[in-house]
Amino acid sequence: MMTDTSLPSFFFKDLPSRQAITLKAALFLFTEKGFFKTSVHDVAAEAGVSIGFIYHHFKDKEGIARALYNCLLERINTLIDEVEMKHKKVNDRCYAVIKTLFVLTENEPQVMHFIIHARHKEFLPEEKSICSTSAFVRMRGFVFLGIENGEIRDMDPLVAAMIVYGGAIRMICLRLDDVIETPLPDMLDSLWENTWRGLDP
Amino acid sequence: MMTDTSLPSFFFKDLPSRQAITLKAALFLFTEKGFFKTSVHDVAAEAGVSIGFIYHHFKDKEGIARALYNCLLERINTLIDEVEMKHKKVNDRCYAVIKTLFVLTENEPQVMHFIIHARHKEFLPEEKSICSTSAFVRMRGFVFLGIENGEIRDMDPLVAAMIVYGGAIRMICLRLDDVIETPLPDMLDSLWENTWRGLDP
DNA sequence: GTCTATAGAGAGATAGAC
DNA sequence: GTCTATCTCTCTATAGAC
Repeated sequence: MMTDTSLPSFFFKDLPSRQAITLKAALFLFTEKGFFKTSVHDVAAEAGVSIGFIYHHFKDKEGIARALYNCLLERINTLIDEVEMKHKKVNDRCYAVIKTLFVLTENEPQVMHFIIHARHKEFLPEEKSICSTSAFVRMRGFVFLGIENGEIRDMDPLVAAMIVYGGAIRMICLRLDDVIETPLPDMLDSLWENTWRGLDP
Repeated sequence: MMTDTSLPSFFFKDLPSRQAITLKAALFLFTEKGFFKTSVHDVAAEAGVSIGFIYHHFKDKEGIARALYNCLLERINTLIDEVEMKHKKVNDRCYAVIKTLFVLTENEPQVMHFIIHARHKEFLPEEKSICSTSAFVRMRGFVFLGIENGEIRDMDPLVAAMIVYGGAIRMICLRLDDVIETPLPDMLDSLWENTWRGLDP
């Protein structure tokens, strides 16, 4: 059974098509069954390529996950770039980041699952923790800036960052686990209004 | 090398000692190396028991994780019981729950890691998601009650629950990943003061 | 109940043809 | 670059003695 090639094509558009298809299949299987319960044979079968193809291009099983991880993180970074360019006020930036993540959760749950929910340290021990990743560091940076320039009440910057994004990330996790049944964008304004009330100077 | 038997003894006190030691060793290895990179032989060696002992008492490898999971969740439930009995105001209850989790994170990081951070669905597919678990449902229940009786501003109850616990859970994750270097209890009051500001009617 | 020895299967990785 | 066939090893689980 071949993976639907129309799925997250945006995320792999820089890669040769068969490698992109391979990563799509890996994303599907890794989020569905988990990294350790997915064999390289499974990925090959799902993608419709050979074992040899995979080992030639990705070196080993971890290489597939690594390529996938970097690819998706880079795209997330691009999305944050856009938010940063488009919005200057800290309130607007944080809101836009969360909105972007919420929309992504609805449209590409597998991407979000792999990025936010998977325990990378187990199968990518040498990669940086997802929280130390450029995208997440920059997200926290928006909050730090807000405290410096007085847009956010004076408080421990790290605490502020947790308040800003904690609720949203929690909602994403619960949505991916089907605990929340409402599409996240529908809850965005309520979430943000009440979150910001705690930060408004 | 035997695991330090003094570690999370509180959590296993109902079990015969060698089974408790086995679970301790499993907790150590599962959080350190991950479930899939830990073999049953590893657990046996770490605990100083035989393979046969483990298969006799836990049935299979998943059985170890399942016993561990249920054991720890039950204890967490007991802690929530205590909070519920001791505090009646919603504000106090939520604060106390978070404090309990923060203290637990510092004192028993492995317990917290296994409970909150591990992707159980991958190795315990039939168990309920951690978020659907009794303890977490009850935690959300405290918030729902607060909205009903007016202690929390009128808003979507789920959103309120995410705001209440989202920041705290996020901090726990980052603390376990060594992104946060400050002991969590030191940040508790700052976190709670600013979180509650968003919920206070 | 507890242990050791071992069976049996599956998966990661490679060799070598094309 | 791509594929198939296969090698090798590790790990789960069990059989059977004590």
